[in-house]
Amino acid sequence: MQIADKYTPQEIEAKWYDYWTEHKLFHSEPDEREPYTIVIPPPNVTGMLHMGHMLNNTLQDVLVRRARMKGKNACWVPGTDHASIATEAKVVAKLKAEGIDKSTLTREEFLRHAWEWKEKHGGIILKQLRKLGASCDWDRTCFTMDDTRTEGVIKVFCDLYAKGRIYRGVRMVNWDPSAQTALSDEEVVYKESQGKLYYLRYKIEGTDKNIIVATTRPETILGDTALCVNPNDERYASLPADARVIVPLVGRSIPVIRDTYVDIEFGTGALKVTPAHDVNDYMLGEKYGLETIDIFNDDGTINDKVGMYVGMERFECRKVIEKDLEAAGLLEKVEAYTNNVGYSERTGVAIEPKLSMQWFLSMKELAEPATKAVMEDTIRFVPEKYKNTYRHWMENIKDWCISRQLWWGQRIPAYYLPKGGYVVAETAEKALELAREKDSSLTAADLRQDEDVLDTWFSSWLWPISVFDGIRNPDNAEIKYYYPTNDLVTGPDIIFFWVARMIMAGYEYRNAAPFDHVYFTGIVRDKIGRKMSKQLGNSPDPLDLIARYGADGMRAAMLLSSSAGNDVMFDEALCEQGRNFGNKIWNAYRLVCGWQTDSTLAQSENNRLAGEWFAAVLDRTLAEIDADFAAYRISEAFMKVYKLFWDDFSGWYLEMIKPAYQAPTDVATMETAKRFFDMLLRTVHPFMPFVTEEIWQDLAPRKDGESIMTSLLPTPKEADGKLSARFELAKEVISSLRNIRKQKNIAQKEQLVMKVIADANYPAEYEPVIVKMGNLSSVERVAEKDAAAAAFIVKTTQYFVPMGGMIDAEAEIAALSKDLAYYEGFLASVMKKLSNERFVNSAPEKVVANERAKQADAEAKITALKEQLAALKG
RNA sequence: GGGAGCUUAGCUCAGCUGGUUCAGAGCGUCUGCCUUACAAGCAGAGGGUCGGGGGUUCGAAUCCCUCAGCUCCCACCA
Repeated sequence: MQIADKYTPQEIEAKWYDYWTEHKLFHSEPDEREPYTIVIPPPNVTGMLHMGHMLNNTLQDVLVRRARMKGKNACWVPGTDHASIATEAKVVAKLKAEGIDKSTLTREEFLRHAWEWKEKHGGIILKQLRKLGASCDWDRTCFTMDDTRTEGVIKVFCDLYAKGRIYRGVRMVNWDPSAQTALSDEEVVYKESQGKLYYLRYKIEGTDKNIIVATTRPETILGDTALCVNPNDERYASLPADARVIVPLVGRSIPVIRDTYVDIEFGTGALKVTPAHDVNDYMLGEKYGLETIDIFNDDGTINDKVGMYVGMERFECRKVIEKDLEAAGLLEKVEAYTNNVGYSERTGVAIEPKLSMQWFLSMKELAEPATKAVMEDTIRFVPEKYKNTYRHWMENIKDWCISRQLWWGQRIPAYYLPKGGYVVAETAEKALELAREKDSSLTAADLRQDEDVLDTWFSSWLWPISVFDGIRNPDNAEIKYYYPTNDLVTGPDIIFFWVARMIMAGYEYRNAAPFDHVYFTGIVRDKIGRKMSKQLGNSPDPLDLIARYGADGMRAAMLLSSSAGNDVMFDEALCEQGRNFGNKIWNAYRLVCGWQTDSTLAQSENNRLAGEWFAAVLDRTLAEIDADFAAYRISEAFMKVYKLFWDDFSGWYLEMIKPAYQAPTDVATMETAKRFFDMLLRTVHPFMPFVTEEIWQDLAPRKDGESIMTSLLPTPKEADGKLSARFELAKEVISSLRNIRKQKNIAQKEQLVMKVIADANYPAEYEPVIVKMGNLSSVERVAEKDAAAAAFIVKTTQYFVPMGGMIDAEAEIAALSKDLAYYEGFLASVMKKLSNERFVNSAPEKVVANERAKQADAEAKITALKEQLAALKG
């Protein structure tokens, strides 16, 4: 291969992705190896890729590729989520744009449109994921509403119903008037809103007096069925026990009830009670047997129950009622008021508390083993702080409203009998059998299936099981092999929606945790910390970034600043940095593969030392990277890889062994360099799969189908720490020489002479390296200081570079004096510690020994500095 | 209202059970270099009283208390 000057990711990435998929390298089948499994958090089937997906999937791919290269049978299952509300809303909007109103369609017609839309738009997101390099087993792609998953969901519903965990009942639920469905508590987001507090006059029946009531929702007076005051409120003590008031405008007479629920401090201490439209009022209604008047249609307009404002939209009605109250003299005053209003997570409209018949799943028993699993670290959360959040929610868990008044989703398998009552069964046939046990005259046509579908999360909570068909066939070989999965990578925003419920389902249906670890990512924000949003226009298109910087660059950007649980402050500069790293690897390879070898050449001592040193650095760093992964410090692991390649390998090792221009190198050095290169590429591969594959394929002859992604990661040996420490001294000498060149304006080309008073801290064994890297003509061992030389000290060793007359004695003296002052101060602080009896007695021996070593070093250094100063002063 | 977390260099963050010169990294900044792998680069430099105050300790960025600021989660008093 003729390798190009510049690294252009665009030219290589598609090629290798095709190569991997053509050779089925992502595909996994159960075998005798240890499995490593991740199930993808399924994105919405009609969604588009955003930066959050980039972060999430980069991390998953790093984990999967690394596990694969550790010799495990890695399986990353991809798929999509049918996202009932979001998708149905999109389809409704699309139909509307075409002039079709959903209400004119039958369920079957609508679903045909929806499936058409799904076929057209579904899966785009998975195609986009390929651009990122995601090594998903595409043969296993699942959809939460495909046949297998749907059968599983229905089976689970019937099972939980049979166990008495699922029940049906009228409850106050969160109603989304836009999607016209009930929502679970988790699907409601509360936001502070600027509203008004209206003070209304309720005339006390049979008197001229009024009770003033403060409310934020004056339109709900239509549904008022009582007025409530606190029995301890003296302002209302004189009211007769059977007092009644007249609802303003409506004219209805309602009782005044007394309950300590009412806060005396708030407003006027009087509360209007609307049991159909407020959770707390509902409870009061239950307690006092109040009438419930539901005043809204499902779409949030006023219904005809009261015969006023019929058909008017709820917020419009509020404005009109305000005016009418004012005109009728029933409005005492209006104040500005800030309160929390619940909005639908999906459609963004204000939630209407509404009384309706829904299906619920009782959660308490399910929660018990799931809570224990996390609290006892059977499932480990990374970072741990989410354990608290989790526990709190689990301990206060409420029943889950699982029915949705939608069509796009799994239809609830409950069948109603003509004369009341219902049966629950997996199929219509079975339902009929059950129904006939009650009434043998029934036929299939008599049964009417429940119109509602199940909450989307009722299918996703089974995901780690259902993707392996473990619900329908709980004893199949795949579920037994792949389950429990290993890692789950997801955002903390769906800890209740999804993570907690998967854990519950795991224990209920496999009697085991669905995964060992949950790695929580943060939110991707822009560089000034704002959430990415369409309105702000601060959300870059990930595909555009990939096109410009390459998938490897994009992945690096995600990895550079993303420790677990922390938000990512995304800056395009990070992509650039990632791409530059790719370019660095590319050019390092260009350098090495441009060298000629001469088989008659013996390996120089310099090159041998360089190899010995780098091998030690490599071993040490690989061990550190392993430790980082064990603790899920993925960002740090990547940073170590980055520095290993850029600084240690390219900056030091390659510079050390680089032959003179157009001169050949020896065979042993070349082989060592290539061996290091191979190891480095494999280490980098999980992070940056494309550029590493491209180079690895060129590094040595490869068979068709062979790939770096199925090679094994290098395993670190015990690193030689002493060797590294000695080499650090040599590096410092080299840095000091460079510094002298810089200060004295001496070009790198110009050779220097170095003199050294060689003591024990002189890294004599690395002299060949110092000579080469410092571009020295010679090193002279001397006993005397050279006053006419630029001098420096490393540890305790004194070095001199003769400069002729170019020495600025004043400046040198000033610099040395500054150093001397620092070390004298340092020594003083060490001595203070050592002369403190309590320190010497109570500190561990190791620490004391260390202080003594510091003392010796500082003293030696001070001596050396004083000698140099004396020499300069002549 | 309840709970959790955060505050370290200009920016983004490490700093694991208090003790190696522990005050770090990357990026950015500044200076000098188009040195035949890479200017998407090389070499060098500057930059922080670890949010404020108090305490424990021989010793505190690290443990405790307190104040301030920020973030998130839960609850939902109309």
